[in-house]
Amino acid sequence: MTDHVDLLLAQWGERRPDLDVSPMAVIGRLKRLSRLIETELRRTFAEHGLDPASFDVLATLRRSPPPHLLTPAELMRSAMVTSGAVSQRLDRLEERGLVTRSPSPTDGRVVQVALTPEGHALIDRALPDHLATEERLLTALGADRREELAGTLRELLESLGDGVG
Amino acid sequence: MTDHVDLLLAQWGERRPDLDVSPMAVIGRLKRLSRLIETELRRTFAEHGLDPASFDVLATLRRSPPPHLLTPAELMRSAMVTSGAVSQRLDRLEERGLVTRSPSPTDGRVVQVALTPEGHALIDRALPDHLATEERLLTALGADRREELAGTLRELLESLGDGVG
DNA sequence: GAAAAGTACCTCACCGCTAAGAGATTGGCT
DNA sequence: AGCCAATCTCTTAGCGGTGAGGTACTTTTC
Repeated sequence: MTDHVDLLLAQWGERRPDLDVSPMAVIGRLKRLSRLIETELRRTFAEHGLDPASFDVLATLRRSPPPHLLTPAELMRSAMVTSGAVSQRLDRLEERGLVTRSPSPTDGRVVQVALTPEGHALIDRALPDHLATEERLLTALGADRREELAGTLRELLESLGDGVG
Repeated sequence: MTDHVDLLLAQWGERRPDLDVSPMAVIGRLKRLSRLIETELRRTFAEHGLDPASFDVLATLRRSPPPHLLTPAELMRSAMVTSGAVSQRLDRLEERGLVTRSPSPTDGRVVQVALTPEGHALIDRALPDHLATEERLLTALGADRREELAGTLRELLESLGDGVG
C-alpha cells in the first residue's frame, strides 16, 4: 500500500512539518502517471513510425468533421501547445507527405491543414493499436472506477477553465 | 457538463463507430490536466528563477534524509528521466552554484550530489509558493474527493509497476 | 586472481517545445 | 475611409529531453 508519492509525503513531513504538502498526493501522482503513460504510448506510436506530436495532429484531423480541414490555430488549442510548436509539427508532417497546407479562400491569415490519403491511411492503421495500449494501461480499473475517475478529472479541468465555451 | 474530451469522444463516435474509444475518457483527461498543471507550476518556478527540472532536483535533495546526499541514479529514478537528462540537470545546477558533485568515498563509480547553502535557501523560498499554486489548482475538490482521487491514481501507478519495491 | 557481467555516470547528436517577436490580414471604431 | 487592436502563422534562439554508446569501476563467476 505504498508508492513513491507516499514516501515523498513522509519525507516532507520529516523535513518540513510546518508545511502542508497534501496537494502533492494528487499532483505528484498525476505527474508520475502521465509520464508513465506517455512512455508507453510512445512505444506504440514508434511501431508506426510516429511520435506523440505527429499522432496527435493526424488523429485530430481524422476525427474532425469531413472534409477533415483544420487550421493551425485549432490544432494549437486542441493540443495545448504554442503556435510555434504547431508550425514545426506541420513542417515535419508536410515533409513526409502526411498532411498538406493550403491558404484559406476566405481569410488571408489562415491556413487549412488536410490529411493526405497517406496520412489518413497511417492514422487508421495506428489507431487500433493505440487504443489497445490505452486499454491495457487502464486494466486495473473496472468500468465504474473509470467513470468516476473521468468525472473527477473533468471537474478539475472545468474548474481550471478548460471547459468548452 | 462538457469538456474537450467529451467532444473528442463524440467525434470519434461519428467517424469511427466501430472502435471503442472509451479509454480516452480517462487518458485524454489525464494528458490535458497534467499539461495544464505543468504550465501553471512553470509560472511559479519562473518567479524564483527555476524551471520544473531544476526545482525537481532541488526539492528531491531537500526532502531526502540529512545530510541531503543523493546519487544521480537515485535522482534519475525519482524524476523518471534518463541518466543523460540527470547529468545535464546537474551540470546546470552546479554551474549556478546550487548543488555540488563529489566522488563517493566507498564506490568509485558513484557521485554524491549535495545542496549548497544557496540551493537550500532557494528551494526553501520557492517551496511555499509552489504549494500554494498546487493548492489553488485543486480548490475545486474537497478533501474527500482528493483522497479518493489520490487512491485511484495510486492503484493505477502500482498496477503499472510504479510501486516501491 | 583473471575474465565476464553488471552498474554508474557521462557525452553527443538530434528532436520537440517554449518564449519572444515579426509580418500579414482582418474587423471594429470613430 | 482610416486607424488600431486583435488574430493568425511563422521564424529563431535556447532549453531540456531521449537514445545510443563510451569509460570507469565493482561484483560475480570460475
